Amino acid sequence: MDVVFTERELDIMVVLWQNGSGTVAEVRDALAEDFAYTTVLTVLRTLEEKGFVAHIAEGKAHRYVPLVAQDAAGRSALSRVLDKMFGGSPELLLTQFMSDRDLDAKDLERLRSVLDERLAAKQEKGS
Amino acid sequence: MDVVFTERELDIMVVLWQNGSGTVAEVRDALAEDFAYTTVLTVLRTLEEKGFVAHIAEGKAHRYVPLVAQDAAGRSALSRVLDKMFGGSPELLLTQFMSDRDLDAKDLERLRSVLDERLAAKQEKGS
DNA sequence: CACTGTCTACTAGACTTCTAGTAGGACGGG
DNA sequence: CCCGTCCTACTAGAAGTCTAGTAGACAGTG
Repeated sequence: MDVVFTERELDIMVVLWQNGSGTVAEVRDALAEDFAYTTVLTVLRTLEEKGFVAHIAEGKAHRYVPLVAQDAAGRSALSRVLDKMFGGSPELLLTQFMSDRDLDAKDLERLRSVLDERLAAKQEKGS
Repeated sequence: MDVVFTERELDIMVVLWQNGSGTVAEVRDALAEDFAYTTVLTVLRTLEEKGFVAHIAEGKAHRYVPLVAQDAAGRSALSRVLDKMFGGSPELLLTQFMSDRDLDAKDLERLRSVLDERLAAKQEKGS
């Protein structure tokens, strides 16, 4: 499944993922930029139309909940970046990733332990 | 600098990055989907307008060259994915990254050596 | 009951993206 | 010198995105 959001849709999904759910007013408050109430509502409704969120009535308001998990969306986005920007090479991506943000030693070690764990699991299973 | 492409623009940038440059006809041939000549031309012209490519005359045709490097675009895209999809957590991204594509042991080891190198360089410099 | 505030539904306009048609310039072959 | 071919420039229309106004429902308060 391909999960693609427009810029604004993504802003709003981020809020929903962070808070688990949200009414229009809640989402609006959480957004960095200031939009009209109706703007936020419209974007939420297109997201619903696309099947990325659903709403349940809550008093007179609607509470919107994400139907696409953040990690699923992340997977999809990461895949696309890998293919298009890094020619499908994981090493290239990782190299870039590390040199980009100037991760400190602690971060790097944490990353390595994640990697080691993965590697151990892999070898246990016996390729 | 924020480098953002639309879907179609990105398709075309990928071709330019892969081949170094391209005329409209070359790009058109390299694209996976089939578009009218004029469609490809139009997208290239918007890319030029946005400052992402430039063209030089070549006979009667124009040769388009990318002004934005693939790794710069990758950096930008990766940054955005990290922030929005993984809440800015590199570990989360890496974990996802590895569990997603089912990288084999060899890939993992290569990734780890990249990481080790980075870590060594880091420690030498002394934090 | 009337007023006020909050909320959704409907509507709309500006802008962008995507696709492509048509016109016209340049060039090589006859 | 004319014709076909290849190419760009100009134009355009459909669809999608982004923003927001207006109307109307509803609920609480005096």
